[in-house]
Amino acid sequence: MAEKVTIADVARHANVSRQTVSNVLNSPEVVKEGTRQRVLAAVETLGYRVSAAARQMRTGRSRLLAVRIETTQDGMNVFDRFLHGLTESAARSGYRVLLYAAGDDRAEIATIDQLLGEFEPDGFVLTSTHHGDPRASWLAERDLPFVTFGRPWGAPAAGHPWVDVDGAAGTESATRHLLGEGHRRIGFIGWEAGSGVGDDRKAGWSRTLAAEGLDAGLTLETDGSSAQGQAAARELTGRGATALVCVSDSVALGALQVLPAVVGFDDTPVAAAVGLTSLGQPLAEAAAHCVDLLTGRLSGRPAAAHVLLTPSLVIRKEPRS
Amino acid sequence: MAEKVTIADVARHANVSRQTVSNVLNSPEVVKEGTRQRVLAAVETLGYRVSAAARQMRTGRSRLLAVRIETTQDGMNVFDRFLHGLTESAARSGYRVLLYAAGDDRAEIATIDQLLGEFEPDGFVLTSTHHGDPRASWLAERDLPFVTFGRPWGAPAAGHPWVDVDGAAGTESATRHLLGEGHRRIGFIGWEAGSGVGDDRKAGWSRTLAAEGLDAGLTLETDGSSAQGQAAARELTGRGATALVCVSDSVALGALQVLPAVVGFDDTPVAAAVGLTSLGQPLAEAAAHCVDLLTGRLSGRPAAAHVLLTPSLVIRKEPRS
DNA sequence: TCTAAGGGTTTGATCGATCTAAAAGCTGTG
DNA sequence: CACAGCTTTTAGATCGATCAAACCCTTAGA
Repeated sequence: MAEKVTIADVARHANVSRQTVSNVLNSPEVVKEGTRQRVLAAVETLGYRVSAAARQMRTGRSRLLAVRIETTQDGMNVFDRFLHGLTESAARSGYRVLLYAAGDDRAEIATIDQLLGEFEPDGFVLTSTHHGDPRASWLAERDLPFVTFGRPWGAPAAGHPWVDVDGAAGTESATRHLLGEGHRRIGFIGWEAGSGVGDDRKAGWSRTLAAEGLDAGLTLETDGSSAQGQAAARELTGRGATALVCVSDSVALGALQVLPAVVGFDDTPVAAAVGLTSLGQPLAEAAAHCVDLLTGRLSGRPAAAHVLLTPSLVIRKEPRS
Repeated sequence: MAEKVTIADVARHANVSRQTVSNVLNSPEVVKEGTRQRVLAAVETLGYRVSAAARQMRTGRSRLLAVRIETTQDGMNVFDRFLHGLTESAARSGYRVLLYAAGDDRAEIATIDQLLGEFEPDGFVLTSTHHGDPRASWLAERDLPFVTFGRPWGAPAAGHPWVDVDGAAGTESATRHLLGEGHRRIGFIGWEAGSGVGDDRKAGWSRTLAAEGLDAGLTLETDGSSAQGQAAARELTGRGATALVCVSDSVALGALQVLPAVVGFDDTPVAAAVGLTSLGQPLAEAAAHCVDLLTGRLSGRPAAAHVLLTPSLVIRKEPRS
């Protein structure tokens, strides 16, 4: 194990004081070019890296962003792609991602509280926002820096930064795609009403049909499983539907057993595997925006902004013979 | 934002010295019962939590485990479930999980090196081990604590702790299941030879057929995609196969378009969705063992142990009409 | 009675970086 | 040649915990 190199070692090696080394790294503009070079060279040859712990001690900043790792639900989740993007973007901005697990909102708040005392993350990223979400208000009350990936459903006036994907725009483009292929009786298989995300996705479908003067009554709610998706697809085709827009790939996969003109949501690996047309969320981009908003807030730039990204329709032919 | 509570605050409140508070938390046995209670009460009322940074400064231990977040490949990855288990198990042992991203082995080593200088993680968890893996040897040379999730393929004598799932045992049980259903011509769709994991899974199938005196020639290699899985299934059924064991759910999904008697590997959400029988890896358990081995090493307990877990066959009826 | 041996608790130093404040180096001007 | 007015560099103090060693007190043995 390499003996650790401290700022004092670098200072000695470059014949300057500790503080000058610190300045070279943190406020290069106050240091004379010559010394700067000399110090940088010393940093290089010694392989010096600032100790995050020591820095945190003094500055109170940990360069850590905390995120809860989602439990994979029944569905085919896309969270890992978001997390990957978050980790990469954070690294580019000099931050690292700290994970935590929590069963429900209360447990999550307790964990956040604990983390604040121990590791003091500089910011939090909340995912899966929902109606009456207590986490955002808890953080907001304490004036802690955070972003949500997901709109503040039911609290549109919430002043915190957020990033989300425009589900309605997605299903609108899916619906238009099916219209373009000549379909006129297009159904929608959703989740139970009440979830912000689900309602939003449904809205895009219905407003598009309404705009064309078509029937927006061919819709059913499910629990999100493929089985119920398949059942719903049977029912809806029975009622005349020739194409279906689905709230998720999971549901779409079930529907695909019934008819070919189906569009899913999330563009999961499954969609690619079975040749399902689906709406892809720009997750890496969303993650990058989360990091931007958060680090912006952290470096004192203006607050409260939000970003709404548009999913893109990935059109596939069903490969099934 | 709550003003932070330090150990000195607790000491003052309980009328003892800082060190006594520290002892109550770290070596309770040296403190008299009465004082212990008093200090704990003070800790409670003040809501004190040790500052990880300050502790790390002094002890050199960060209580952080670092893990690379995998890039979701073409396949339907299961990494997020492992990661979730890891986060939970780590928390139970008082550790947190720090994520990092890296494109290839060299980049990963560079990142680990950097992390060591900055955040000083106490241990590392390497995933996706493969032949000639330079990461394990790099860490081993420096005598840094780590575990791998995956055997040291090609270096069976490697002295580091590892956890893995017995792929061969899995495909063996899958093959026996198909034998039990009366199949005699059972094929195997794999990956290209050379990957430890793929070869292992194939071995379980072939040794089982060999033990029964049956033909183990019905096998093809693919790139792991559903499309190639489907093509391979066509070819193999053409050569007389009536059932197929597959190296992954992705491949199995393709095969499922050709014939019903298919077993996949990983028990991904897709398998559940389409009613595919599949081998489930005990990921939460694997993660827990990783944490155990690592924290064991960290607290000075004996080194080098390993754990081989058995996957379980999840039998499903194909729901397709 | 005096000393030794511990149990229980406290004091001072320390980890490595950054903050603050002030010293030292320049430059140009009167 | 001194000095104001900069620029550049430096010397302590500090963040919050733990280590090492000292200290106090009580009890036991000589």
